[in-house]
Amino acid sequence: MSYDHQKIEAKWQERWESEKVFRATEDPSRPKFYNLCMYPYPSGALHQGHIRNYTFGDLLTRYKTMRGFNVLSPMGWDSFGLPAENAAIESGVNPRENTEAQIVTMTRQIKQLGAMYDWDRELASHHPDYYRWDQWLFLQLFERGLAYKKEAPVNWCPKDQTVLANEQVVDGACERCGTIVEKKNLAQWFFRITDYADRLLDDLDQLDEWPDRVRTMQRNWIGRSEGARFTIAVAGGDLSFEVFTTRPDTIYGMTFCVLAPDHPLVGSLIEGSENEQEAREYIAASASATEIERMAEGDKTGVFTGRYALNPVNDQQVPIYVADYVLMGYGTGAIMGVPGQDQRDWDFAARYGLEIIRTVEPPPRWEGEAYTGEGPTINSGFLDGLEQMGAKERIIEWLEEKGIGLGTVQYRLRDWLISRQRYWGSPIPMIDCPSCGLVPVPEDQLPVLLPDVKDFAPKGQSPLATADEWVHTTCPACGGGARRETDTMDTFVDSSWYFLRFTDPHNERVAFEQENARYWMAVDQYIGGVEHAILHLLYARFITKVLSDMGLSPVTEPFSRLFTQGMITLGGAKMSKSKGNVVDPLELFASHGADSLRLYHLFMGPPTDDAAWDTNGVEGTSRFLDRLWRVVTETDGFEGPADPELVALAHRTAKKVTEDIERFVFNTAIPPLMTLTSSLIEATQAGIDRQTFDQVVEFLVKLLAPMAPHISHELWERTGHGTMLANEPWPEWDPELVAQATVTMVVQVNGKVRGRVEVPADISAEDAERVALGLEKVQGWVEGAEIRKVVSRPPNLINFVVG
RNA sequence: GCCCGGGUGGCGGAAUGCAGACGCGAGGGGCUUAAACCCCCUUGAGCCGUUACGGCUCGUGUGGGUUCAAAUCCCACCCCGGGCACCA
Repeated sequence: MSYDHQKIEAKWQERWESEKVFRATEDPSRPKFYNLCMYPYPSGALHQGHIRNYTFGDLLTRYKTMRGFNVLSPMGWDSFGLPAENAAIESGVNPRENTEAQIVTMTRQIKQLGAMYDWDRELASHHPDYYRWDQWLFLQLFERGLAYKKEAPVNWCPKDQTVLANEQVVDGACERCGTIVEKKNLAQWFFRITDYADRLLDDLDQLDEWPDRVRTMQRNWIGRSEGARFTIAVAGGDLSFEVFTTRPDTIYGMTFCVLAPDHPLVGSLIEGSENEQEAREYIAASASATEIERMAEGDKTGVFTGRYALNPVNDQQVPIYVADYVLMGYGTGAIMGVPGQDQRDWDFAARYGLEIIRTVEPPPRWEGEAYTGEGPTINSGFLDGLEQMGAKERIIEWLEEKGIGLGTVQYRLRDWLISRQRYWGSPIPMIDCPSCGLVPVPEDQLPVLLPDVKDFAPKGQSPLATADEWVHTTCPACGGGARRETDTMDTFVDSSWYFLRFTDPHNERVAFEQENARYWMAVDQYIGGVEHAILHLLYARFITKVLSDMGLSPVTEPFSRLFTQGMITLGGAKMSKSKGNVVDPLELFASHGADSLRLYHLFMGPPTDDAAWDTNGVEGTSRFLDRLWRVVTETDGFEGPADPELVALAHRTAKKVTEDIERFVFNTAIPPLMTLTSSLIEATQAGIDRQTFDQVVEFLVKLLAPMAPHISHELWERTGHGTMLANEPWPEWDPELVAQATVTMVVQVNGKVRGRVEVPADISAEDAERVALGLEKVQGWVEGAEIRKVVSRPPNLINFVVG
């Protein structure tokens, strides 16, 4: 008989909630643990990715609670965003009502998983008492010069008359109507994250409990490179342009220059040139291609402008090209082409028959194309013989002396565009006054409430612009008529500080009280999908640093330890609604129960890796829990002897499970629990005494409590305990019982296993050798041959090398 | 094209000096009037032996290398997945 999971799970969910077992209160006498899963977008239903995330998080909440930590594990909603707005456009449903209904549904489902949160701290970013502080945050950045407005292009669908997110642009066309997307310039708000580029980069070194993979991605995203900027004159006239290079030491190898197609100088360069027509066609073609298309195309194409540039070091004339492998958005939008030392330049030079000069001596027998490694500088006048670093320093000095350039640092990171021409977001608290200009809304007038609008259909401007009464306001500075900003904020702004709000979620006076933030921050464990490895995590780090500079955040880094989980696949593809390969968690709650599902998620593979879904696996973990249920509830008549070996196994299991949880590797924590259960079943069939049984069951139930909490709590109660298992201490193991008196030593001859023998755990090398050579089978392999070497690793292994 | 991961039985995976733990699936058997549930046995490939559930060889994408010893470390290549803003 399998246990009645429906009834038991409902019973314990009700008790945990009504007894507020996981409510967190500030208590300086206990060590704190702030455990946070990335707050979800309320999409309407839990999917397996959520289940995986909250199973890991809840395991940790429960484990750390049993280890005596004061655990804060809050839950909230990233409830502004595009899907609710799209639903409003398509079916007219009100975004607020729709979102709130979805939150109700998902809350119920999270509770069905048995995942415990301090629901008293629940927050949702679409609530005015939350986004009021988004607006406050915006004003702080504005005051510090970290928020500014400038023109920037957006994706514009001319047919739908609306701005599109990158996600809504598919192959250069509007995903809804297929119209080719255009670029359109709009004045938009930015956060000056580039001011923090160096600190965001340097502080990655402190984050030694983050995955290296994520740190590498952030490092590459910020993309600091040291090099030089200098001016290159165009031959025959007074035009010039600036280039940036990381390899100024290779300047003598410059055999051409390239400008980006949208470089402002291009028009005047090609005007009247013999190649003008061809160049214009090329530029027009590259403007219509999306960046992705340009990337996908392997070949580097370009067109000669008909003009020449002068190399500042030797006045050599080199041709100037326009090519779309150079981007206006990075550096100066112009480069010096050095094919000898750069593979992309090599490819370009090879295609257009341009000269190639090596300025770095490659190693002997070098057969590659561009050589990007170290070596002595050659063919380079006064730089000859210098190594890369020395040559760089020397040429930068020279450029600076001549006043045509300077050593500089270039970042790949761009400022954060936070304006969205959308309804369902936090309104930007600014007012545009015809006489005073851009005026911030005074803090005491926050929140700027999101107005109700009737029609969400796009009409060429932000839906907020249609709320006439809301838009027309008075200027806080001069009292004259003025207009409100109608853009809303990127939802990444909401999520860049919510972890701070969780420390003091209901405060109406300030965003969060210092004392609370000091107690709880930083987040000790942050858990979420790797898709947030760059943007969300970088923005949260940036805002935390800004708040720290303001003296408000007690930490400069928000997340001490980061865990990124793998995604769930089925049939070789990511499980997703659009692919139609989802397995609904609700059905599994009903058929097998939350505990079986949780256990399967923990068991199915390493938490960091993608995992292939197999519903049969839930069957397996469910069978395991059934076996445990039966042995605990159905065993009677304890006439047998004590079983110290079984008790020792329980202690060893406790050690292994604890170590695996600490390492965040859950899939290997479960087999020992299965083995211990099987051993207990065998032992009860043979007959054991009550004390052995009780001891082993206590270990099992407690070790399983964070993984399969419902059945564990029920068994704890049924074995005569009146306490709440969640608050019981984590089991301690006895080191003496864990230590094994004897171990199996492997005996190898020439690296092949030829025998095994039980030996004392503290055996000496000499004794190990004697025992091993005493084995009949081993003798067969070594006799008649000379033992040339003995590699002894007592007590686990010994290897005889014979020949 | 560039960057980051990863290739182990029929499948998910375990193993950092014993390859295949644990689970799934498959095959066989038991229980049952029957089925489900449950329980037991077998399950990388090939071979030898069967008095011995004993032994031998091969085997972790491919080819090399280092080592007493390589799934694990190094080099080259192939394939799969993910990311991308051709970042000078």
